Amino acid sequence: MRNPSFVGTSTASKGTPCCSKVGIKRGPWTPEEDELLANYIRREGEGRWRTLPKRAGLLRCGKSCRLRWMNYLRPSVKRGRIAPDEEDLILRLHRLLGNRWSLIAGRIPGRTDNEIKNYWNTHLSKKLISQGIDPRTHKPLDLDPVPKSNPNSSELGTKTIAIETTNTSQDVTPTNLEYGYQQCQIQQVDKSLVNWHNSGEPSSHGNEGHQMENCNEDMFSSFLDSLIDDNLFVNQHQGEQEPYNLVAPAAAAAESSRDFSHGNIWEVEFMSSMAAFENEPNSFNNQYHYQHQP
DNA sequence: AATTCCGCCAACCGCCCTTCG
DNA sequence: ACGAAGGGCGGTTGGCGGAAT
Repeated sequence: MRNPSFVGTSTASKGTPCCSKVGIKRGPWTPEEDELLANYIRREGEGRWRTLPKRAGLLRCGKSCRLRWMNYLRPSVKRGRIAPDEEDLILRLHRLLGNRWSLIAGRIPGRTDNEIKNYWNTHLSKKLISQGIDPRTHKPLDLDPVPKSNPNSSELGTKTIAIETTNTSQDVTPTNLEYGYQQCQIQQVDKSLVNWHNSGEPSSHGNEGHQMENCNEDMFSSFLDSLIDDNLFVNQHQGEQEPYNLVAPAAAAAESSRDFSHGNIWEVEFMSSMAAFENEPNSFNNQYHYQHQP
């Protein structure tokens, strides 16, 4: 919380315009301001944030108004303590998505990205550390030395999977290793939904963009649901060794529905033991069984 | 009772991406 | 094709309030 203040002169030479205007109020919102903002949005709807303050009679920048609405005033915002089941879900989602707070929040009704971010930083990360778990990788702290050059990759390499909407998963030419993944995954992940390529050559196949048109949030939700399957979580917390760990910022996995609708490629990055896969490809099947949900 | 410490969290900052003219 | 505006996101800040000394 900050003391109320006004921006008396143009501040940051490089600041965003709406925040550097002279006469803009900052700091905590008063009940009167809340009411002005809430009434205006109920009347006129969300959007056009930059011009909203003037129209609503507020001496705030548009960003501040949006933040206040999104994180506090919105009727759907749930107040109060994070319940144990919500905490559990946050842990799972963070393990999958990394610090993609908005994505995580999108899967937890009534909670905002800011709230989840705060809760993570003040509670969950410390909790994991106290349990000897690296809150960033979700792996044991002392058993998981992270290379400086690429903290998200194992020595054996990182596999990236691009999720696309395509009716023909086989239209990407796989390397030998990819072929192995593909054979597993095509059976695991909905056949019409996923294929992959090397992280080293993103979007290099030239046929992804238009295929995204068929993709929708439900598909992605189902996929994400499958990734937070109980088994993954339980295995991880029981300290069982997973040949293939789904890690942050795997995130990839994860992209917002907004992005999804615009034709980006999602990359699900699997921190994986390539050798383990080549020796025991079936274990991959078992680890990431995918069920397309209705 | 006074002071210091520290956790919490609302709010801000700066960057990035998308849209639009 | 390009630049500006709008909007969204993750990281960080800093004031409040309770706990500890």
